[in-house]
Amino acid sequence: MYEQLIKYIEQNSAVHLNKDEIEIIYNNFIPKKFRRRQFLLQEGEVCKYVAFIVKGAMRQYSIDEKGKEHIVGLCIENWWAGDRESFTKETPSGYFIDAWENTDVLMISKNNLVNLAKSVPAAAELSKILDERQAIALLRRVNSAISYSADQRLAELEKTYPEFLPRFPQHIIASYLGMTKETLSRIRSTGLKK
Amino acid sequence: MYEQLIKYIEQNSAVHLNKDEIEIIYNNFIPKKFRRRQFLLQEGEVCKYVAFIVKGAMRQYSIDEKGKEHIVGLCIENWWAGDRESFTKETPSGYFIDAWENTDVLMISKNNLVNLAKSVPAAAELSKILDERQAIALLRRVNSAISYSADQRLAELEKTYPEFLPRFPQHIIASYLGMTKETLSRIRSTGLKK
DNA sequence: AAAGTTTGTTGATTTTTGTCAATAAAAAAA
DNA sequence: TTTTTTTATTGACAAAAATCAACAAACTTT
Repeated sequence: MYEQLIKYIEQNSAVHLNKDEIEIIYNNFIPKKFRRRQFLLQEGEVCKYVAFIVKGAMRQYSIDEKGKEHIVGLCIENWWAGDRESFTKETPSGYFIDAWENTDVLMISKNNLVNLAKSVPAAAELSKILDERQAIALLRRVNSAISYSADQRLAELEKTYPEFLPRFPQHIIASYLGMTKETLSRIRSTGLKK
Repeated sequence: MYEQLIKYIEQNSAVHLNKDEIEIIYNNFIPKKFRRRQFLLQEGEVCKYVAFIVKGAMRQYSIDEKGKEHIVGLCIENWWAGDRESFTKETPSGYFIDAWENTDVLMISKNNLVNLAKSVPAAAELSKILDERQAIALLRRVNSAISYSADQRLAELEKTYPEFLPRFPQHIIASYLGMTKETLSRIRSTGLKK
């Protein structure tokens, strides 16, 4: 499990880790298995951990007054799951995060992450890079959501994250794209317009 | 001009700046005035500077194949303008950024920002905090865009950034919310539904 | 002041998307 | 295996929002 995380950190921070640093990483991350539908986080809780997904798939969603789920994020291998806002501010989250497939993760608490960032420069670097990337990806998604029609949003997803499509059922993908499963189904059968 | 930036950095990083640090900040930021409609960035260019807005208002938008503008971001005093993706990766931007009002800014280049982060810890800290905040704000906006109806999105904006509403005309606000100016006008006159 | 531009509203109509319902195939559980 | 649950499709209809168009008020600019 850990080798995958080490490799991920080295590749994404472009820094080589020495033995001591690897040791520190081993000591700060907790391995955990989530069964399908098991929660990493529920609405109202403070997000205590961010989780590196070694294997599997998770989803982050809100539930509205009518009980409808709205998928705000999907993640699979080599992504991070967690509610950044709740984790950072230590405030109750507005989101649920659960395992869509049986999922193996390596989790780290806020305190441990702060310590890690102090003792392993690559980790601090990585944290910064991830924040940047997330901000970039989210701005693109906002642009897509406010500018494009349903079929254009699907086309964008197929281009940006094709790996999501076979991993999640259509009603999840539809929600992620901000449309109903029926609309997604119709778009797919019609074939994409320009 | 600079005092406002100094104050901003101290307040947002919760660190007091000494004279040397203040001196460094003076030396790394370039003051500039943008007249209404003048561009900070145009599509296809690499974003060379991020700009701290001392006074005024700017907007960031994309233009689609039909020539329609889609506002992805608005900013006023004590906000930062710039295309994070283009600035970070040094790739051509897909966005325009221009001044909506005559605007005074303090700009910093990527090299200078890297230097500044090295010599002024508060600046590095601030940069991290801003990335975090942006990621948080954008996730909320994605959630809003995919989950809520037009009137709910307006209600959310009125709650989150009420200062935007008197600063920009309705067609700009409408675009920011992902709806047409006509729809926004009707929502406003009807009064908000639950 | 006159002319032009920008902004905001309203109405009529069309398009897009959502809702509700029925159904069937596929997958998971018993 | 049979039964139940999940997933996907399709049709009829309703609702939301976009489009097109006309118009007027509020500005700039000349």
